[in-house]
Amino acid sequence: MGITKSEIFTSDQNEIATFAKVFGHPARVAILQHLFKINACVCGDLVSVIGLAQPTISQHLKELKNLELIKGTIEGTSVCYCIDKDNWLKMKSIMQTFLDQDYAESTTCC
Amino acid sequence: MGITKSEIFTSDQNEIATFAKVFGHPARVAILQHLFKINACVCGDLVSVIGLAQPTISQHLKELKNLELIKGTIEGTSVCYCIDKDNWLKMKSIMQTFLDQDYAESTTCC
DNA sequence: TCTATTAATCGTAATATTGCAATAAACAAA
DNA sequence: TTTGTTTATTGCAATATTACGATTAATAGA
Repeated sequence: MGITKSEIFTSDQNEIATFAKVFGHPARVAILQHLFKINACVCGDLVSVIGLAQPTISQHLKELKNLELIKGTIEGTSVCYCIDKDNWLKMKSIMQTFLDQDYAESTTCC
Repeated sequence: MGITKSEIFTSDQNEIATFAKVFGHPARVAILQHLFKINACVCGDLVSVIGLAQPTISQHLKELKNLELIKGTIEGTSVCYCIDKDNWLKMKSIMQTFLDQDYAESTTCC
């Protein structure tokens, strides 16, 4: 049905999935990598750097903004985007706990 | 169009997105958490633990198997699933490099 | 062999995602 | 005001994902 039954999962599981999902597209990975690399705020040049049409980039930026991983500041006619470092750290902590599950127990089976 | 233009991204970016995508559904997060928790191999009880129908669980398991994050061993009429720890570590290393980008540079802008 | 059990596959419906052309909105500068 | 620049939004087509009933395949045990 294309619809995820999120109500049967814990908020922890849904939160991990929500963050993971936004990283589940190479354009959003590329946007984040570029923002980290440039560091100084970046505006419309993301369109030329990434290589997708302007509305498509705008849509990906919106998804990253919805999770508050980036923030945009209006500067005249353009918008300056950068990583929201506080929220990045919060997200990182959640994802790292998930990735580090293998530390919790160490018995091997098959 | 629903089709990702993966050819315009680096293999690194595509790999990160591929792993992230498989974590982008709470059922697969829950399956992995359960496999880590039980540690001893788990078979069909995933269906009752997770709360989705058997074909749905089977489909999610298939996606996790495709990325070799889990492996299944046939035991009589049932299948014993567990984490593929070697590949989990490889995946973790890739994802952690992505998450730790914030360590690379530290200037703040907006 | 027949039956029960377990898991995979098929088929299908509902919904979500991706991408872009066209357009709108917001603003700076002439 | 008009023009140009930049970004967001709308609308739509193509494809992907999620979920499950029905079925199949494989095997264990009677």
